[in-house]
Amino acid sequence: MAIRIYNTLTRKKEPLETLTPNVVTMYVCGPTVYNKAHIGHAMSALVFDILRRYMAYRGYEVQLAMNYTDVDDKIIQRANEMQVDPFALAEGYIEDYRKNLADLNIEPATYNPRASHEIEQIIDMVQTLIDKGMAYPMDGDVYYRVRKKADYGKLSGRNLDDMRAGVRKDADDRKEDPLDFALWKSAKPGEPAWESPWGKGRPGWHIECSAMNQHYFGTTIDIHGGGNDLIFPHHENEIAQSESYSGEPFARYWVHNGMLQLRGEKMSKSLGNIISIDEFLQLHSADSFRYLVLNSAYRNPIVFSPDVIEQAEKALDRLKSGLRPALPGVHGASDEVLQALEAQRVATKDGFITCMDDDFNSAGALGHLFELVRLINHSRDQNASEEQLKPAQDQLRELLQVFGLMMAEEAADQGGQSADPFIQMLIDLRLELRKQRTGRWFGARPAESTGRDFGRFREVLLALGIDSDEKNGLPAVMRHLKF
RNA sequence: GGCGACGUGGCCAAGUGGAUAAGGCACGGGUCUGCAAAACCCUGACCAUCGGUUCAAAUCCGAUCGUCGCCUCCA
Repeated sequence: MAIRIYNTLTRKKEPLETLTPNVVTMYVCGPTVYNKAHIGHAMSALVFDILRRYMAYRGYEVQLAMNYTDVDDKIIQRANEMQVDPFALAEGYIEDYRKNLADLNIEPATYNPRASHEIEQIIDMVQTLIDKGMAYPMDGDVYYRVRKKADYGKLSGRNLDDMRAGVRKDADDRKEDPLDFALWKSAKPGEPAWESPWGKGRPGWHIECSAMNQHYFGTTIDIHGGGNDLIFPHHENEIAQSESYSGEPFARYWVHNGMLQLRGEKMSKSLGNIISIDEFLQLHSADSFRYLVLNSAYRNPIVFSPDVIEQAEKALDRLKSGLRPALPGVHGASDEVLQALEAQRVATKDGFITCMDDDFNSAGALGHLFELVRLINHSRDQNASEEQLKPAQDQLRELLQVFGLMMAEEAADQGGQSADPFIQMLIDLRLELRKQRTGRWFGARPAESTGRDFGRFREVLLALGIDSDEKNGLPAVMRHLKF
């Protein structure tokens, strides 16, 4: 039995066959660091974290590269607006993102390349593409010659003639074809720039990923991932560049996650419907977001709303209930009960693997986990002892860990009655304030509407002398609270 | 306009040709005998609409309606 993965390139599920047995090389497009990351970024990062953890569970050594685009028009623009150095700006957001990923329990990538560290490789690739006639310099810029690649469009299912009609009117007429894209951009005075055979400049967006792949993994990688909004033009262009450069296939499997939506729309700056990861984590647990991702197919969109998060939190409580200890003073369950529990343990593990092997069907796999939870709880109810519960609970914990849910590591709730009275009071207060919250807390003006009740809660904390400095995250006491 | 995805019980969501359509949340009933919570047990859908293929369709094909994404920076 092998893992089957949906490959955007072939539009089919295919068995995972890696270049090197038991090793997966995977590259995932990371963020352009010109702003705080939002929960759409989190969804993508979570999807690939789940894939990665599962492949590791199935015995693969996963080598993951996730890049930071730290040289980019938007970064330069933002830095100019803020009167700061663009590299310092990027550095700050990289640090923020690292922390976001850690808070979300996402395992660090094996490599975190940055565009600005790959200039040598980039220049080499661009020059090679020029030498091969696949690219041409033009006034300090270098463009890729789209018409020269016979199969350009194979990933996104487009052909060049169909796209012509859609090209913007203000397209740069210096280009041979309006669809030719920049590999290298000449720099204006004051912009970050590197010396190159074509003058001072900086890399285009697409080339950096090709260069980083080449640098870390060589000509061909197993899996290339990213959001499905990157299919065109970004990934299409990566394929064009890399394959023209090496003459070899670039990535064997293209994996794309669906978009996170707010009110049924994709989150985007222009719509003003952004929730940052920080904002989310102020109100909710990392596990709740992970559950949201697990509970739907990674290729489909997720519509984010207070409802679904609330449901996720409840569902997590239920999963957690399976890890509770045996009832006090029990004498043990009947053989019948124990046999059923063991049968479910095995069925759940098998079902989990069957689902996940089928293109990472985490929602289906979750269903099997809940079935195990029910049997564990049932057995506990039937007087199963701690020892009798243990194999099933260990199994549950193992699979929760594969999913990356932090609850698996947290100590089992000791019968649900151990909370410090002071903490309990805070929990009650917090819940009360949340109930009073009215209307939608997300929306066009997140900065003003988000976490108003949380703000009031913080006032109380401050009055009690508890520091909840938002920059440094929540103080330890807050971690006990359910948000 | 071009390319693509999706539409399953009140909500979220698996299942993509065949035996009773997973699971979670919410609701209702019960174990419960002060109340409440937890846990346990029980309870609900013929799968957007129409037509077709087939011995057999939520699952394949076509049309219609609806939602969303990409085609410009985007996870």
